[in-house]
Amino acid sequence: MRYERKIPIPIECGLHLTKEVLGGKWKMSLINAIHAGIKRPARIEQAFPTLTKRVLSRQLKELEAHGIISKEIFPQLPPKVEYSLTPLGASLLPIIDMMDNWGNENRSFLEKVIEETRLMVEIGNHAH
Amino acid sequence: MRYERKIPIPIECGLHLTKEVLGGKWKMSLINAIHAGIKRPARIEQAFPTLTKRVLSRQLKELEAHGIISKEIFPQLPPKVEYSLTPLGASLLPIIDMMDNWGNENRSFLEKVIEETRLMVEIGNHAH
DNA sequence: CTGGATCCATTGTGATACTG
DNA sequence: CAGTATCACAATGGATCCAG
Repeated sequence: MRYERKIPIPIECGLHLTKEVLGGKWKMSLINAIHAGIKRPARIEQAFPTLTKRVLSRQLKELEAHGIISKEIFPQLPPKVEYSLTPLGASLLPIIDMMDNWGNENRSFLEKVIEETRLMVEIGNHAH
Repeated sequence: MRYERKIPIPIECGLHLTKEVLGGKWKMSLINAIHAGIKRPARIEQAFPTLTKRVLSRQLKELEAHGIISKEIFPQLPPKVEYSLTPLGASLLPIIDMMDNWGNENRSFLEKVIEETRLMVEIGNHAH
């Protein structure tokens, strides 16, 4: 990711610690997928067609380094790898579920306002 | 923020809708602060010394556009503004609480692995 | 099949000066 | 006091090629 971070994370707050772990674009989806039994990189790629290999690799690597998932390497040719949730990773599932539910419960409203926000912000600036 | 987004959000999933709303660096902290009664921009600035005015303005504006907070303008000089949570915004509080708690419960471990991850990722690349 | 290397595009944030 | 304009840059993601 980076050799040395220039902008520090405000870790005084638990929120920012959790955000550092779950913040990547696909990390929560990856945790869900692994929990659902989609444990091998090739299968995860199939499950998320717009997720590229590079990003997948990096986010898995970070999740592993953060102690959220563990990696089992089968010494075969071709290589085989399986990821699993650690207990710490599993303890995130309730949070992820709540977020997924909240988004789904408010889907129609959110899709509308998110779309409107695109058109709003920084356009007013052009009409100065 | 931007005129037109080039990289689409995968909104098929509720997770990404929620992430779009809560994803900004300070948004969850802002929701907490407003809920705790810190409702005016100047006071929020005091509460978060490393949060700059520009970012504060933008994230408040987006939260408002997303229907999470509402803005009351008192026609005075100097101007006075107060933000409040909408019911939709208040419905996010349990999620934010869970994330805050999870981070605090695992603080010592997380601080360690987050720090280690900095040093690990992309350094192995230099030693190729 | 897994995953690193390289290069580039996009998005998000920090700093400052300024206006009403 | 609240908020925008402008600039610069950090952080993250995407595309492609390559190696074991």
